[in-house]
Amino acid sequence: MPELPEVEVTRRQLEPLLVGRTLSAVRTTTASYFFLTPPAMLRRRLRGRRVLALERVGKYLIAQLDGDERLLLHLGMTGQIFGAGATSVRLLSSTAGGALPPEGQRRFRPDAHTHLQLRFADHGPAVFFRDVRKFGKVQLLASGERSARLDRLGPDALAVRGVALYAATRARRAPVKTVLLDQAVLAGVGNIYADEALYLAAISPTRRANRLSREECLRLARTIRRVLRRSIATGGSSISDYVRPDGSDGAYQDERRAYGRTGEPCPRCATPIRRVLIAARSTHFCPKCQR
DNA sequence: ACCGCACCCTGAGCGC
DNA sequence: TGCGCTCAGGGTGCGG
Repeated sequence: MPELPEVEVTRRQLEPLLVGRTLSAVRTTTASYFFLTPPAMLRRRLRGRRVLALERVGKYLIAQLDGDERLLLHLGMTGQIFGAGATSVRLLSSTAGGALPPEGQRRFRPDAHTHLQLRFADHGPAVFFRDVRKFGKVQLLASGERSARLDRLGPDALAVRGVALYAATRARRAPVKTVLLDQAVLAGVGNIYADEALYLAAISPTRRANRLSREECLRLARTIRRVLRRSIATGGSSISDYVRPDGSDGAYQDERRAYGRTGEPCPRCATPIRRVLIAARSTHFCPKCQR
């Protein structure tokens, strides 16, 4: 997915499309793994609700509704949230043979992967949530209802402090990459930005977390904040499915140093970037200048 | 408490 | 063309 930068870019673009508007008809697909709240209940309880604010915590979006309810959204791996009128080939299921519909017929039409359609009382643009793999999540929290998923999250990665990272890693013998992916340690870093931050901080992803020095943790925390901020500024990474709510691609994929660059020369020392598996996730790094 | 792994689901790309 | 395999920005739940 969508990691913190993509979720934050989504939040910023979605905010004016949601906040202040009142939901009318809500359509869903049928019950699945995707719906933490049963779809029939979602349809019933969302109708007439007004959106007061749109927030982000880690990789979660939280729409504050009137009546003190909250709608949790998570994009999973292939989630896309966008407004009616967005056009992008990423929003179309490729047909057998991969032929694209002709220009002019590429306007999005809700398909079998469009699990949530939000329509509004003002009859303005609808908002869609599409997710091919259904690893995304939707949940409606009643007034005062706690969410174990949110309660588990560590500090937001945009604000992570080096001293906190140092403290959190002391008892962790797992590779530092594994610990960066742990949302209880810091919320928002995923596979791309873990690799990118470790590359930029020149720390090997295979290092045992508890072997990092205090100075390395400070450097790593700074680098994490910097790479996330930079990605947000460029609109996030559009690598396979991610699109912004207006349908446009982000641009951070063009600035990647390590992720997905197996075999290409390291930008610092020209050694070929290596790919290994850590925590069953593909991990890209320079074996020479990351120590 | 921590660690690694299987699993949730669908589609694309590859070699044969 | 078709089949079988591997891979993919995530997270949970399990047993060791």
